[in-house]
Amino acid sequence: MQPITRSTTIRDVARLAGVSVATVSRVLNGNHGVRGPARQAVERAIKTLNFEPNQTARRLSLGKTFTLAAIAPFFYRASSVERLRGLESVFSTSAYDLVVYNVETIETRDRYFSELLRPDRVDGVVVISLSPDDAHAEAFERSGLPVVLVDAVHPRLPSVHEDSALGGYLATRHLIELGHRRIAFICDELNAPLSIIGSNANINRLAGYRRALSEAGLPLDPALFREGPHSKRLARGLARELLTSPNPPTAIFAVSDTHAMGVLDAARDLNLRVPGDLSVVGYDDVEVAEYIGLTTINQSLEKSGRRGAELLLGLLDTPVDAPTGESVQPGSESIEVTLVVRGTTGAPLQRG
Amino acid sequence: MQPITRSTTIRDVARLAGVSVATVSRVLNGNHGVRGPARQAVERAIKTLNFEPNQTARRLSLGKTFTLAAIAPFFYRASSVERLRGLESVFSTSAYDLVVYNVETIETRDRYFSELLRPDRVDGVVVISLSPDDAHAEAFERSGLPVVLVDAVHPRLPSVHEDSALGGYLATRHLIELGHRRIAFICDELNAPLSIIGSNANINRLAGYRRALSEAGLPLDPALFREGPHSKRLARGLARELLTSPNPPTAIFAVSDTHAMGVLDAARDLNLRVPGDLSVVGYDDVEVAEYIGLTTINQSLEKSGRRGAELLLGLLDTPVDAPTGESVQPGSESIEVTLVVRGTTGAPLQRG
DNA sequence: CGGTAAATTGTAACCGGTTTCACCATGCAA
DNA sequence: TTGCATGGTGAAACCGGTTACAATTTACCG
Repeated sequence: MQPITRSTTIRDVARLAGVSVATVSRVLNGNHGVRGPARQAVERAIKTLNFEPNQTARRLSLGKTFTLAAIAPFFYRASSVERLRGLESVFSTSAYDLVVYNVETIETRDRYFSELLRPDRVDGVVVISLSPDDAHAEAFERSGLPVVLVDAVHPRLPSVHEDSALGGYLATRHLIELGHRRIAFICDELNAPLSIIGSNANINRLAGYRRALSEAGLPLDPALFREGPHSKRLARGLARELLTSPNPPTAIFAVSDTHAMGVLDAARDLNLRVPGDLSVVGYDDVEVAEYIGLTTINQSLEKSGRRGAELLLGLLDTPVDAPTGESVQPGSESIEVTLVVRGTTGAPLQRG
Repeated sequence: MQPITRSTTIRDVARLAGVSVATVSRVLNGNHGVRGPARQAVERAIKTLNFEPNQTARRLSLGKTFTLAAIAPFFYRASSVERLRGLESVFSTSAYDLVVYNVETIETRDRYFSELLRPDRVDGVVVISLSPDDAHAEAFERSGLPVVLVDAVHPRLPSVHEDSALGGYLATRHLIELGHRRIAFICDELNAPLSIIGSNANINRLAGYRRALSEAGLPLDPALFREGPHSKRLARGLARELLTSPNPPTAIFAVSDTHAMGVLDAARDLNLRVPGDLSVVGYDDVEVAEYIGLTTINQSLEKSGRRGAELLLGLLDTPVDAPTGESVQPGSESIEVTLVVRGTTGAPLQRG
């Protein structure tokens, strides 16, 4: 049984135009070595037959897939979607298709890292918010595929990442400048299995927090440090612990807006006024942050996606097999972060 | 100049196993017609060479792309992302890759609709929150590609959509049952150019609103109807108009949570207590809704994506060229909607 | 106008799988 | 033992493009 409609091929065009397939192919690919009459005949035939070259066949013969992969915890981290948006805006103007691979667990991450990284699957990969370990990085390099990390770093791979230490520093300094002296820090669990997923942003933000404190000559009080899963509800519990302790903080810097919302919940539970009794700073500047008036750190997530995409396209133009044998610089870059002051921060009230 | 690493092909495997490529291919595809010894030799060779068949070549010879497309206004409508999540969860367990095409304008929509709908590009398409017109629908059918609409409908195409009329009805009836008599309705601009993008959910929700009113014997007051762009800020203005009118509503049903947040802003501006002075119902149950305690309609967005994906996979198994000539039923289905009562609705205060 | 270089064009061999069809080796009945 | 059905196997033809290489034409020179 034959297919009802056989799609028109380059040979049909060649026949109609009275030339060889090679000539048609040359016209299709903008090759200059085709003279007027032949070129016109081919163009007319293409138009007549409404011919469009078969992508799959092109891919096979060119040995390229014209496909790029984005691997990310898209739904586990709201920020991934914003970054994806940046990727998409760049790739949609290129010849590449964007295939998304969502990672929810370490198993899926590892599966994608090993299954996808074959030149016959994709031409390049953007990894978002997932930190590859050394074994992964080596596998990436062996595959010969261009890989760009976004919101993650590895010494041997190009990346785009926000300067998390700076973000942590800016948030903390803001609170210090307002007059706060006891500033708590709430972050994701630093050693949880899930922290393998996710970049080491937490650690860097913590580093920024510490630097700001030490610059101001403030002590680092372990009693003001809490870690817990990326969840509003659990952050609420942590905040409650902090706020009901003997010597509570007057400000809390949360490592994400999600955490920060939990902190605000806790403050409401305890009838604390924000920012009078408690100042709160979040991180990410997700959409809700503006609505609830949360002071936070903006990382221009979309921009990071865009830059990552641009970096990858750059790598695609300059293939790995550099004739000199000198490997190209990984070329990491960082995206600026800015403090967005809204209504949840203010000077601490003087206590009795 | 030759490529540094030629990937291993099926012929390498055949040579090592001492069989023909046909036999290797049969083993790869689980064909039963290969006897013990040959089969084992092939399996050993595959393992030894760490062979993985080239996807592109398979695609070409099978005439399938193993790729599905999702076309949606991903970033213009937050709900698309939730639905995408549903799609992804289904497709990730299938043999298909998911390529995303983001639509921001009518031009990109039309471009994707015409460029993508070729059998050599994808094997199937899910269209999210974009209503195709008759010309599009016809083009879809001509392409022979399975297409499933999610959050959109067309008489000649299979679809998964929420019962928007029911949602509108439930929201309104809830308010009526609480004792409200003057219930306003705020929705997207019904005739704006952008309404071509987007499904006709607004109209159906309005229909549900009307039905609930008429069932309760309440009049439909045009003074209580407002339309404006999908924007919190503009909804705030519309709500202010309503609330400062001579005979203001005691409740407002907004067609999206975004609109509802604008309404809440307006209430705060006017020092109206919610729900004492004003009850508010939204629509969508986006993530923030829970945080701000908004009563709203939940449409299980993710589920609609999942069902759409399942529908598409079903269509892929039963090719279009049905031998009987009897075309398969479009098979639309609707997803249940539920009312989620939170803190923004209550009985109206008795007025002096 | 002959001769050579340069530009066009066509033939056929790729890319790496799948699959038809012919062939050969069995197994079983006559 | 022959005859035939059965089923495993391989050679080669696909799928629909690109491109190396050879053949042909054209351009330009003395």
